[in-house]
This record gives sequence, C-alpha cells and structure tokens, in this order.
Amino acid sequence: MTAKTLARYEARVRVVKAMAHPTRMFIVDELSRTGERCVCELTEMVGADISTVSKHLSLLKNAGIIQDDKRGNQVYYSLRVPCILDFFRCIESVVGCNGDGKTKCAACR
Amino acid sequence: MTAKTLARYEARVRVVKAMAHPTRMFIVDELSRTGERCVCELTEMVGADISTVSKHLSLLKNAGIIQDDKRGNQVYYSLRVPCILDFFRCIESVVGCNGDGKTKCAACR
DNA sequence: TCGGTATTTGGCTAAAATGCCAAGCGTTGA
DNA sequence: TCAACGCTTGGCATTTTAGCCAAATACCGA
Repeated sequence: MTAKTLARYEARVRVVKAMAHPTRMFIVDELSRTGERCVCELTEMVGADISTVSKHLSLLKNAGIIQDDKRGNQVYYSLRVPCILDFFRCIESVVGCNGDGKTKCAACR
Repeated sequence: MTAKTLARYEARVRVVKAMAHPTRMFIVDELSRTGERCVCELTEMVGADISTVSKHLSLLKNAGIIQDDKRGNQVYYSLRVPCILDFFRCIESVVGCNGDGKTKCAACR
C-alpha cells in the first residue's frame, strides 16, 4: 500500500470514524430529519452530559459532516453535506443483508 | 432515545466501526476488486504483522462484512455482502464534498 | 510420523476514545 | 454592571482499540 493510497483511506476513515458512535449517528439522523437543532435540544434527546454532547458535535464538525450557526446564545447544528444521508442507506443495507442470497437487500441488487 | 432506537444505532455502529480503520478499509476495497485473497497475500499488501492482519480479518468477519473459505492450509477471504461496495461511494462523496455548494459531488444531487 | 507452512489466539503494552465534573467564555436580560 | 443561560474546553479516570511477539493449531508433503 503506497503512502498515497494510505492517505486516501485515512481521509475516508476520518468520516467513517465520526459516524462510528451511537450518539453521533443519532445526531446525524436527527439533523437529517429536522434540519437543525441546538445543543440543548440534542442533549435532552441523547440523555448524556451536555459537555459530552458538545464534544460529539465538535467531532462531527471537524469531520466535515455538520456545521454550526451561532444565534444569540445558542448554537444550531445542521448537516453540511446532504450526501451523508446515503450513508445510512448503505449501512442499513449491510445490517439487513445476511448474505444468504435469499434475504431482500436494497443494495444487493 | 428509546432502547429500541439505541439498539438500531448500535447495530449500524458495529458495521461502521469495522470499516473505521485504514487497513480494514483497504482489505474490503481489495476484496471488492479481486474477489478473494488469502491471509498471506493481504498481509504482504498491508505490510503489517500477519497476526495483526488476521485480527483485522476476524473483526470484519464478525461484523458480517467478509466470509472465509479454508482451502488446504490457506484461508481465503471474500466479501459476504456486495452492498458494502456502496459504502465506499457514500464515503467518497462526503470526503470529496466540501459543502460549499460549488464542488461536484456525486451524492449531492 | 515429522518438519514446514499458514493462520489464529493469548498476552502485554501503548495509544485512542468516552464521559463526567469543573472551570472558562460569550450573550442576554435585569 | 451582573447574574443567568448556553456552550465549549481542560482535566482525569476508565474502557476500547491496535499491534507486536510468542505459543498453539491445522494441514500438507515427504
């Protein structure tokens, strides 16, 4: 594996890792359905400490998946790249595809 | 977030986490292009200890992404779910989409 | 049966990820 | 001006992940 090839995989991994947590996945899913949410709303939905949620949001933002918009003393987050929505379809396909060749699986043709 | 909702995200996370490593992502990509590879072939391509690669393969297998086929004293691995291929397209879309509304991005419409 | 090859597993150390509390900061409204 | 609110950041303990070596296991050919 060349350095260049490795770099390409590392770029992908940054995005994938950002999604590799139940709370963060929930947040992205929630933002995809409601457009935007402030930190306190997400915190209540998630049920964790607000500092924890804030760090999850920061991580998603650094990965380029969400963006923030400060309004008053609140910060609203929303998806930065609509394409991230396809991500869930992809994952769900794998989750629901048991590979036996019989089960219906959207992505398995 | 209900227990049921959490469970759904955790199922997704298991798949996503399995892909969240450069070596494992490379392996899946390689298998998608060549059909199957034995452990020693992948080990040489990756350039890590064979035990390390073996553990990565075990992890991918447990996530339901790849399957193994023992033949002689070698073990050949291949993709178990073809739908995992869409995964790369999705990620690549996010990686290549800077969200400025100008850049071309397959998934961003 | 024995040595050699291919792979997995156990053990261990180092690094990264999580989550809470406490402290810091900017904004709003008295 | 100041107290309250919303959020972020620093610090710290705990858990998870990664990767190497060594040992164990499985199979092949002589």
